[in-house]
Order: sequence, then C-alpha cells, then structure tokens
Amino acid sequence: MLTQAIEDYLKTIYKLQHSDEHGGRVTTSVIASRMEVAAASATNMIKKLAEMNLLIYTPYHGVELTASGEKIALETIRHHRLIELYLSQALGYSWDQIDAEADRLEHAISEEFEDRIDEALGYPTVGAHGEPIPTKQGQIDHPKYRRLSELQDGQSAVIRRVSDRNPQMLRYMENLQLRLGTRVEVTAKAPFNGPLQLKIDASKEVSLGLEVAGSIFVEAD
Amino acid sequence: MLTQAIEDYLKTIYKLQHSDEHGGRVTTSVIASRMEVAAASATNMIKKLAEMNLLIYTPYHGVELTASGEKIALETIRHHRLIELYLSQALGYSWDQIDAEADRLEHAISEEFEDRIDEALGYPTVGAHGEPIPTKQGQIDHPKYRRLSELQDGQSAVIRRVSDRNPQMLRYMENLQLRLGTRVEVTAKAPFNGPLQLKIDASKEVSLGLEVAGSIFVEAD
DNA sequence: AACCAAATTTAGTCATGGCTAAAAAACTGT
DNA sequence: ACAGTTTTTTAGCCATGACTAAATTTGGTT
Repeated sequence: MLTQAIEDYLKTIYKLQHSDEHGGRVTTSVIASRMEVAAASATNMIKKLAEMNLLIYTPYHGVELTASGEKIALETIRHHRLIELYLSQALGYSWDQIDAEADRLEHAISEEFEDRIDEALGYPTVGAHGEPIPTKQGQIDHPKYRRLSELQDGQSAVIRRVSDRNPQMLRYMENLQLRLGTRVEVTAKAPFNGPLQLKIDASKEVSLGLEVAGSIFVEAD
Repeated sequence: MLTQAIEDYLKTIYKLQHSDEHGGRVTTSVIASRMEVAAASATNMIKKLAEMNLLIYTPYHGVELTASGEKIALETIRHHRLIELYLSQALGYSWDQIDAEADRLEHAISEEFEDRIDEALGYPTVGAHGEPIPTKQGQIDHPKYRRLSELQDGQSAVIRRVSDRNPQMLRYMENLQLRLGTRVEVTAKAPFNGPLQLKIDASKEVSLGLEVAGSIFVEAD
C-alpha cells in the first residue's frame, strides 16, 4: 500500500512546503525536478496521491498535503534523520555519506528498528545536519535560523544547521571544520556578492563563497 | 539491474542447492513454495535469470546457479547474516525478530555499510543462528552438523546452529535457553518418533518434540 | 504401451512507476 | 486582448514482477 515511491514523494512535497524558497506553492515541476523524474511522471503520482487522500491537488496550481499525507511524510523524515544520525554517531559515517544511505534504508526499517536506534541515540531531537527530528507523534518545530551569508561584517554566530543537498559541499564544510555548534565570526565581507572572510572557532581564518555561506544556518548572538 | 527480486531468488536457490533435503535438484515448485509465489511466477523469473546467465535452466528439470549467480547469492547472504548479527549484538534484537528485518535491509545497504558493521562486529565468521557468513570474496564452508533429533540416548553435544525458518520456534528455543554454544544431553528418547528428554547446560531438563530437535544442529562429543 | 496425476510452462492480465510526444492551460509582454 | 512561451496534463508505451487459467510435459502405474 505505502510504496517507497509514495513515501519519497510525500517527503519531498513536505520539505518543499516548508522551505522558504517557493513561497508555499508546490507545483508539479518543482516536485518533478527534486525527484529527478519527468513532469508527466510527477503528475501521475500526484493524481494517485490525491486519489488516496494524501494531498489536495488543484490541477495546474499545485498540491498541499492533507493531515494523513503529512503524517506519512513526517514518519519518513523521522526515519531518515534517525538513520542519518545513527550512521554518523554509531558507525562513523561522514557528513557527505549519510544522506544517500539513509535514503535507501528509511523505507526498509521497521518500527522496532526506529525505536531501537532512537533509544541508542538517547532520543535525539536534532539530526546530523541540524534538522529537527519529528517525534513519533509527528510533532516538529522549525526554528528559523539565519543564513551565514546574511550576517554583517563583525557578527559572530554559532552553526546550527547545514543544508544536506550537496554531498561535495558537505565534505568541503567538514574539511574546514564547520560543524554543528562551531562558532564563526564574519571578519570581512567582499562587495558585489563576493566571498566573506570567516574566523572559525576563534582560530583559523578562511574565505568562504556565498553559495556555501548560504547553505549554513546560524544562530547569531 | 540487480533488483530486490533477483537477489531474493538467487539467495533462495543457493540455499536450496546446499540443503540436504532436496538432493541437489532445485525445481520450479520448490523455489515457488519457498518464495511464496505461484509456480508460474517462478518460471518467469527463472527464465529471466537464465537469460542473464545467472543460472542454467533445464526446462521441466530444474536450475543450477552459474558462478556469477552464486556470487550474487553469496553477497546477498553475507549482507543478510551480517545484518542479523548486528541487530542481535548491537541493537538487542531477539532471535525471532532478526530474519524479517534483515530480509528488507539486505537489499538496501551499501558496501560501505557492510564493511562498517563487519568491522563493528569484529569480522565474524558465523551468524546469529550459527550459519557461516560468506567472506567478501565469496568463500564459505558448510560444516556438517548433526541434528539434535539424531542423537542417541545418553549422548552429549553442543548447539552450533539452529534453523531460522520459524520465528515462533526460535522464540520457543530462546525461552528454553537453547542458544549457540549451549551444551545439551539426551537423557531419554521416547519411541515411535516421540519426544526426547533433554538436559540443558547440565541443569534443567525439558521434553523436546522431534520437530524442534530436528531444527537444532549440534556438534557431538 | 497407454493412461492419469502432478509438475511445469505458456498465454494473457494486472498494478506500479517510469518514459516521450502531443495537447491544453496558464502565464508573459506588448 | 492576443500571440508566444512555459508549464502542466493527457495519451500511449515500456519493464518489472506478480497473478489465473489453460496447455503441455513428465513420471508412475497398470
């Protein structure tokens, strides 16, 4: 009944609904591009999900998850984030490897497995990249952090979340020791969308491009 | 290319080829019954696997894995047994729960994951139910243990492997503290295929039916 | 040798979830 | 307001891997 494809679509749609980028409007083409399928394939699946009352579909205008659709999405996301954290904490995976592995495992694990790694991890509320982990009851809050790229010259902040979209970027961040909890200070900002100069952990200085800085979310002092 | 279904069929066929029950002849109906699919479905898949040179198919007479088919089967079995052992050792699963969970996970894990749990477990050679774990190179040996049901009155032995076919039976064995390494002694054998009397770990005595005793493999003194 | 039952294969169907090509609807800009 | 572009949907196709029903082969019995 709940296939892997369905879970993947719902997860993707949930994430799109809660990203600030698209203004809440989740269209066929955005879904298709995130899922890396043709638009027609997305339309097909959307119709099927609407049929199953997992989302509300307004043709030509986009989708919105129903309560039951959101529930499944959050369960899938919970699986994903618990697995990611387990891979990094218990099995020594690095930041850039966990997403791909979790993408496959999230559909294969049982409630039992979920519960056991949740316990082994000490009932965490935040995932490996700083994302909130939904509770078993489907509760989740979305703390609004600022992007490192938005900080002004001289401001100091602590890294709270990083985007997990690009594994190569994650590896780059890891190399720079940009981790959750790391304190950073913007010591200079080049004009015309140029790079910013960053002091990491009050020691080493690096120059960071805006694309990377925009993928790092911080809590400013 | 290598779907979950293909891996499952190859694994099943490998196990059937190496079980003493069918005299090496692995037929469509045996495969179908183990896979819990209709015979026609098995025929379809067998033809496909023969097409892929993963097995040799003699219509109406059965199949035999080729070297490449066996390689895939052993990789799948290795995954399965490593996962089972990890679930029981690292996550506290009981004997009766690990097979079902591993059946799903075995298709979802990467080489990386395989290597990491292999390391975490200390490069084990024997699985949770005593089955040999194939090496990464596909080597495996099949120690021939005797069934507990074949022991004579008065004989003593150590449990080396149990069948994992029936979860309820596994739970029953666990309750009786019949574990790998446990020493047992047959203190009496009822005639006409009746139950045998068993002394477990030189302490408690139980009466064990032949079906259970036939699912326990021992190394006699 | 011929018949019968059991095992096996063939033929045809279905659901899933992709795809492309073509049609239709919705946004643009003038 | 309408022409052109972009987005979305429709229509039709394909592979996978199940299924049932019917046909075929095998093997045992007399």
